Amino acid sequence: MSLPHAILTALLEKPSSGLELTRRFDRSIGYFWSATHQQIYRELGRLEETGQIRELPHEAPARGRRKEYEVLPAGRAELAAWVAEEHDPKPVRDALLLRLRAAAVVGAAGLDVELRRHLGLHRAQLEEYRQIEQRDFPADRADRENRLQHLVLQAGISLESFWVQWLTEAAAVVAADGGPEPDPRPGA
Amino acid sequence: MSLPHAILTALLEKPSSGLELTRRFDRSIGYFWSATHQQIYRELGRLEETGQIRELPHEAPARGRRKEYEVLPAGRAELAAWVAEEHDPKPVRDALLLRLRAAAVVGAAGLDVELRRHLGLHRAQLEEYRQIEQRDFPADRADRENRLQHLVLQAGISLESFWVQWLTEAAAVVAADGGPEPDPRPGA
DNA sequence: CGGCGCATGTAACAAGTTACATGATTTG
DNA sequence: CAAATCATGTAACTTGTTACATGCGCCG
Repeated sequence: MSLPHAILTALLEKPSSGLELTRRFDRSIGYFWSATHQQIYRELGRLEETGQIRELPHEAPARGRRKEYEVLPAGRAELAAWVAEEHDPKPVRDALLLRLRAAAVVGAAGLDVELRRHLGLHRAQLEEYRQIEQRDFPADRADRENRLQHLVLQAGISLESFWVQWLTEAAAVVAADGGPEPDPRPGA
Repeated sequence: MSLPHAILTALLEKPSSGLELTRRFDRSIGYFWSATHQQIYRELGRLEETGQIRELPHEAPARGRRKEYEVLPAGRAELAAWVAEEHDPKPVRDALLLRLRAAAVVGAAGLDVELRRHLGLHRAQLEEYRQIEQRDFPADRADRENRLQHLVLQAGISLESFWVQWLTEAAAVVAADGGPEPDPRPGA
């Protein structure tokens, strides 16, 4: 269960309101741990209840309805402990791979379009990551926080590169024989 | 929602009982779509209710409590339709990447052990995939079903290779400075 | 015939998703 | 002040997880 820890990390990087967190979970943190605003508000409630975060008194107190949160020592301790815990990697669960396996049985009709569409999406994501890399990790100011964050970004880049490469290959294979599939029950 | 389609695919490859399916979801299909026996029985019930599969009359009818299922035409049609549908790839959600990002804030104490442990797990998985490849895709008997299944396995191999490579790099970086982390609240 | 393992399930819960609700603030 | 939008939140549902329950057959 990682959502609370994702939120703690985000709040340590910068104290935020629920909506600001939601926005950051659409980029940045969200690139490897996505969450909707409903999840975030629910979890903020729990984290406050259990004394891991607290609401900040407002800097501009007059106009008041945004609630900014900051991490308390208990929250930081919990996060540090979680970083060192044993957690087995979750088994891969990818619908596209499943669809390819299904296509081996019922035919790949229509799948080539999807493969090319996914190829486009992954190309775009890869391009975005590369721009972030150029912007945020330019030469080698390699302080330790920076090096770790760069590692994470590099994982994203490698993963997207893999998909681009694999989808290119897969699209070629499916195009070669995808159209006329052998349906053993043609009338069904 | 892909579990029913995973089950339909498995049953088309070979009619099976709930327990047999469970076993196949621990290898084979399970390499990219895992499921527990509770999920499987629940879903088998639904698929039977909606007329996509049916129970087979037993071949060895005397000793009778295993229920074997086969796919009906409606199920095959549903699966073929699903293969061609548009489904956006699910955003990456990886706890280890999140932990690295957290480590950038609270320190990487203890994380090096985890990185090396994961490295071992991924090395083992990669080795297993390579053996399957040698066993099931030897020279080039490239009928169409075979080529698609090989593509899926190659995806698995590439993904595990990526992790092995990335974890090696990550372990090196974390080992270089992981020990003495800068905790801004040392007493917490 | 008593215990072990097989096979199928139920129940309770946790996490994630989708749709909707409410109040406050700005803007025309 | 009406409408749009911002910000927070509820409710209902689906999917996935964990723990337990039941009946059967085999084996010592």
